[in-house]
Amino acid sequence: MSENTAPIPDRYEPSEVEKRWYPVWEERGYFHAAAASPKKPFCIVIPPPNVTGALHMGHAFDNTLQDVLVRMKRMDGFNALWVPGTDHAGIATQYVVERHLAAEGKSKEDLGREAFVARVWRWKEESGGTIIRQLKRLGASCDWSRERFTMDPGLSRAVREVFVRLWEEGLIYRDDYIVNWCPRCQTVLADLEVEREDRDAEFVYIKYGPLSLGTVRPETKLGDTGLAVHPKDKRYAHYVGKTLEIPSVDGTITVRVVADDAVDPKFGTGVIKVTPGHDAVDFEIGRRHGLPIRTVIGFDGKMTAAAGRYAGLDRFECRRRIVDDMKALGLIERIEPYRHAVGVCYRCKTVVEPLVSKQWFVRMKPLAEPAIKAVRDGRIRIVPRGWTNTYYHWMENIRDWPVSRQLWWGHRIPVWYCEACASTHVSRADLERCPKCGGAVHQDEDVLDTWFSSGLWPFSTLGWPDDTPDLRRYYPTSVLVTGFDILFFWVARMAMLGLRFMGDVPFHDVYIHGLIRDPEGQKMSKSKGNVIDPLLVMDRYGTDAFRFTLVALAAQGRDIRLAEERIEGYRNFANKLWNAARLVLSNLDGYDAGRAKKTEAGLAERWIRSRLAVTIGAVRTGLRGYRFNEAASAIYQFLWHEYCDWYLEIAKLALYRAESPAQRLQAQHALVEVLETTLRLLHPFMPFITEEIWQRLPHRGDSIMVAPYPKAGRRRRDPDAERAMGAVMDVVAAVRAIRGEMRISPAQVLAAILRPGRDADALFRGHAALVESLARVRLTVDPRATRPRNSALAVAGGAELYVDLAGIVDLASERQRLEKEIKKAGETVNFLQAKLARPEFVERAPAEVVERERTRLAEQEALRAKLTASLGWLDEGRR
RNA sequence: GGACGAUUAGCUCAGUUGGCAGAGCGCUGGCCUCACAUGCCAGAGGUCACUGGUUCGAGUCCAGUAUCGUCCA
Repeated sequence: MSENTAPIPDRYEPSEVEKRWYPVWEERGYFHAAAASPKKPFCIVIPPPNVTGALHMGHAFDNTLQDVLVRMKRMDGFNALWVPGTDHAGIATQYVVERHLAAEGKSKEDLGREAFVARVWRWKEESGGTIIRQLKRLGASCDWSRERFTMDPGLSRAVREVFVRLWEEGLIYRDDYIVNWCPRCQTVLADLEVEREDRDAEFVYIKYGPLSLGTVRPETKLGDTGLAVHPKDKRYAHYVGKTLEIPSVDGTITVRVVADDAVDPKFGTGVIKVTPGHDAVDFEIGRRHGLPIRTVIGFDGKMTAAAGRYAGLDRFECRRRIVDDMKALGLIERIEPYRHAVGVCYRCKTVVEPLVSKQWFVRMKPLAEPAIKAVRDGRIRIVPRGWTNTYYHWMENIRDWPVSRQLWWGHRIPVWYCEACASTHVSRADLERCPKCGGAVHQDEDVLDTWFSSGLWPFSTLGWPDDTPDLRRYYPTSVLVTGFDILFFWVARMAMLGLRFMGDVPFHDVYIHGLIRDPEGQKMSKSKGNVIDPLLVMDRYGTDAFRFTLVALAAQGRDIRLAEERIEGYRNFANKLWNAARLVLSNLDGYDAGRAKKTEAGLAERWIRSRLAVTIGAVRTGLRGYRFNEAASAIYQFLWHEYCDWYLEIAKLALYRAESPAQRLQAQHALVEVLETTLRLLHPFMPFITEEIWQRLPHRGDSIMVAPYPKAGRRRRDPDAERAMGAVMDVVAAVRAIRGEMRISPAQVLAAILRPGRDADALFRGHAALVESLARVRLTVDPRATRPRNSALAVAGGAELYVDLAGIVDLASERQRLEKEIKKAGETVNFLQAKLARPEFVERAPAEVVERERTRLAEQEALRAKLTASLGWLDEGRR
């Protein structure tokens, strides 16, 4: 039955085991999903990591959660598909390769576009596979035969198809617009790609003709074409509509005064200068009032010819010079220190320059509406719920999406301009000549935003725009697992594009998890130097321990502070499991499952099976609701604190000192069956160690990966067994407590008398040996027993227990212990009496609640009486 | 300025319909008990941020306050 009969090492060695199993699973095709399978589909598409990237904590977390879901569903009889892949990460990848070139003293312009792109491809082929290998290391059960890359021919075709269709439907347009420009990356950035950073600046109050105003960007004064005041601001009403000639550092500038609601009359002097060419708000004001655009800063971040004698200066240098010059001319009133948020490039942190340029845009409103509705209708469920509001808010205030990027690496925009007739053509196929006049054409120089292609991911990876079996089988996908940081970048766009092009939602559920932070709650970042490398963690503690840590900490809607001690704790858990397995495996001689089934199970066996059923239910409930931590903790508690702490200790008795061969057989049966089931339950969380042990245990099937996931329905709860076993455990715990508090050595065997309550006589007589072994006592069960001299008293499991202390400890310590117990019972009695004394409670609370409290009160009163009597008895014994 | 979230044991955090406050780590005491010292047994430790309200009953629901955090402007 068991394949592996080699002796089992006494310490779990993760690296060796992990190395061994992953290739086996892969070679046997367990990761592969067949579209033709009749099973119900379950599909996840991976959030594609950056092809140039290396696995960081965020990836490890995100993918562990996905793997748990996929492995669980696969075992549970679903046709489970996890589609892997990477994206081409336009800016990031181009940036990396440019840096390599710079090291050789070259620029991308030296190579030219074609050679540069070829070089990026080469680099991608050489070092692009890193993260995929690392995902395998993590145990990810992706279907690698379906691995995709956003620049693959198929996915590129999808990109072009979408662009052309959006164009045909009037949802794509090209326009002059103010965009966020990164002078370093030489590309436009979407609003989302601009980060805010607080920086110190100077708020400069300048004389502005007859008026005065404050600004943090004096250099843009050269581009001013207007002044704006609030329409209700009486102070300046008489200026509105007038054109003023303002004396400035380089001659005069001409501005028109307009009234606009965007002005805050309480901020500064209540007057703002309007620079439509270099500020997003000013651009809007300019549009509303027809102000001209005057561009004084160029794409290189330097002042343009329009800046007169400042032309060619860097924009920040120009700011200093202009302030100096204005000071000299007496145009500066005062300068105040000012701290404000500046937009910087998310990639290189360069201060973004708002600039007007021609860009391609996707109209968002018509796409957003169906995507909002899909969430409102519940066709897309966002978990945890809290994120739906954020989603609505963003979607309802959505702005058009600038999709062109001034890069070379990416999907080139499929638009051709005719050099002869100046017509524009959007085309699925590359154009050589103008379809209108046959003249020469050239393609748009820009590429599309990377998110444009990853927005198609849930269907482009499955074969769209072709009508493939995969697409029919797996779309819509089941769930998307990702961090909230890309809710807008990615999730919202997939929802919009999926609904538009597939006519259906891209996924039914979106599970949004938190971020991994360092132990102080700081975001992990290379610049802070607080990153923990997941690969190192896996080396040190094992992949299973690492995965379990992530899952155990994955409480909904919360970030995770990851400290190494936690991982260590779960490594210990893995080791605990390993050693439990060693115990079981070394006691299987003579075991025969067939014969075991014919004998009747003992109380402990019924109990542990019942607890297993409860655990299975808890794990399934947890996973169904994406409460990963609850699922993980249910297994942890069961395996460690029930199976190991109690059942293994009980089973030893049956194994080593069985009263009958049947008893031994029963114990073996439960040991094996419960462990084997627990391993299957645990497999999605800890795939490697579970496989390794499972292979050594009696089992059915070739791999735990494809064995059935445990069902609670077939293993029912056994409340009688839980109650009876609970009583026995209480008695054992009571003896241990006496022993512990009185510092009696565990080696010392004590004499104890148990006086069972009604109906419990048979139970305790039947399991006296159990109590004797677990509590290390010699036990006499006698319903008519009276308390002997010099004994400690405990009330537990509905029984009274007298532990003989004669000659062992000073009775003073028993006295202390009793007083503590009496105090505790007394507090409970007082609390309950007060509660039951209030007529409102007795009258209005549900009868069962009142009854429960009455019973409790009676129990506690009885307990206190017994303890108090015992104390008196102790005093008497002294005299 | 707007929105959302957090505040529970020394630390990090669970706590799903309101009904006996939990875990892991740490701490204290005792144990090398034939699977495991990456372990076993026992124990200490809480005004559930604050103020009010709803309710027989509030960590949980409502309103407000304080502090911290995140996102958006």
